[in-house]
Amino acid sequence: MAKNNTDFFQKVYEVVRQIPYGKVSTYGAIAKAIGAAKSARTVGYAMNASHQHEDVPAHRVVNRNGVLTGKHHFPGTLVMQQMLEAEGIEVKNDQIINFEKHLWIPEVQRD
DNA sequence: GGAGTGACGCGGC
DNA sequence: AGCCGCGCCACTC
Repeated sequence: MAKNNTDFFQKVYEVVRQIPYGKVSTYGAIAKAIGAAKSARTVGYAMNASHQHEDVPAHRVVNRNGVLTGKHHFPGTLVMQQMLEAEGIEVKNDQIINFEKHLWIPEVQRD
């Protein structure tokens, strides 16, 4: 069945890695993409370990409200925001402007 | 091995 | 339309 928790993390990284430049995604969208719509919370948890991965743009992942909820976990408080702005995404008060316009929904990952 | 926690989401009030 | 509370899943103590 290959339903090991390790695979879950791997899937999360795969999806996040597919986020194109200048785009952002949500935990819920990623969770759904990997077939675990109810595990949005766990997706965020996986992002913690994503720090040991360099191909995982965790800064492009925000909550469904378009708020940089995970910015506190970055080495700098404004690092996440700066990275998004560098990609052409406007961020105001830890929230992405025109979030829907920058929102990118990943395709469902199937085994 | 039970209980708590967390980078979330949604329904109810 | 904003605030509160519950659910869900993986992980740690």
